[in-house]
Amino acid sequence: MLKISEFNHNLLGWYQSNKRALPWRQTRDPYHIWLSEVMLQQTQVITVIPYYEKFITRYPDIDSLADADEETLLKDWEGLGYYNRIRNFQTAVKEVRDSYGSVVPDQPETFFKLKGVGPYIGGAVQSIAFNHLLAAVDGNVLRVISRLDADGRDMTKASVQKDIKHRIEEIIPLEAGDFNQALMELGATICTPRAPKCIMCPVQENCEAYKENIVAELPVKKKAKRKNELYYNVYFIVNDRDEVLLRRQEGTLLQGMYELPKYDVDTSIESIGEELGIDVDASGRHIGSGKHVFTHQVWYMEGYMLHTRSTHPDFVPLKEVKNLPMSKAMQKLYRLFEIENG
DNA sequence: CAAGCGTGGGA
DNA sequence: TTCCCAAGCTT
Repeated sequence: MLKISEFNHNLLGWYQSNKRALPWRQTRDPYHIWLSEVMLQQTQVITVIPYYEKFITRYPDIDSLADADEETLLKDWEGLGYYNRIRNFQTAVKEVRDSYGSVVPDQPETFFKLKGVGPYIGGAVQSIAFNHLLAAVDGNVLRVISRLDADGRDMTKASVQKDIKHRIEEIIPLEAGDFNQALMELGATICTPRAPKCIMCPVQENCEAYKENIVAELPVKKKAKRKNELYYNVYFIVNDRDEVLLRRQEGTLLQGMYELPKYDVDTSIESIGEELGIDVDASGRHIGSGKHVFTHQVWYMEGYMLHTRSTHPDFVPLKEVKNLPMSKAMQKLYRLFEIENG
């Protein structure tokens, strides 16, 4: 990047006259800014807005979120994905309440130790809320910088991202928060992955890739590997009291979200009844199928309805199911059940 | 370091 | 249909 001061001036000038009126730009509350950054992780602005509004209404401050019931938080987060984000955020917020008097730390080295705070969120919050001269390197910034510098390195590598963060911090101006947001906004609206609008770019003169006519070749990223395909049978096990068997998902994927019992397709109904300790119909009634795509997996699900007279602690009244956090994958199957049941 | 982690939208 | 990508972090 040539002529740093001119570059900064042009970028910041463009940002001031083009920035979008996003809800989290209407506040100076570090907690609100932090919340928005957690939500924006790997999630588009348009998706985040309604969740952000809901959360600042229901959890307006550190204490209200720290005190919230985890299952209620998950329900409010339902549909946003990457559910560990909200769990980690609450862990961090409790730490702020208990160790820092419910005041978000304004010292970077303290803030960076909190759960869920990585290089991006740390830099973003500390620059926007407290004017620290730290970079906030997200996917937008990596793309913008790779083009400005005609940098052909693999942008998925942590070492490259770290290097770019340091290089930005060498030139970052006193208006660090605005500078970081300007770079991101440029990437989101002008320097886009496909069909970038170079003709509208405020820093076109500083762009090495534009000069060399290789904008379309950048950034270079290692290809994602193919997704695993998994096949499940999903069971709606109902009893005589209008209750359905639900359980909380274990493991790391969708941890804590409610799910209908699901089993590998070759698992017999007999062994399922045995595992759950209940008597079920010998054969289920097929009521439909569903597919759901995750980042690293694809689920193909077949839904079956079973009836039992047995008792089990995990039966939930049908009327209460809507109050429980459930992934989109399972909602697709649950909808089949609702259609079947009327 | 590579892999795992949700969901939705666009080309 | 398929692939990429989105204000990334944890393990």
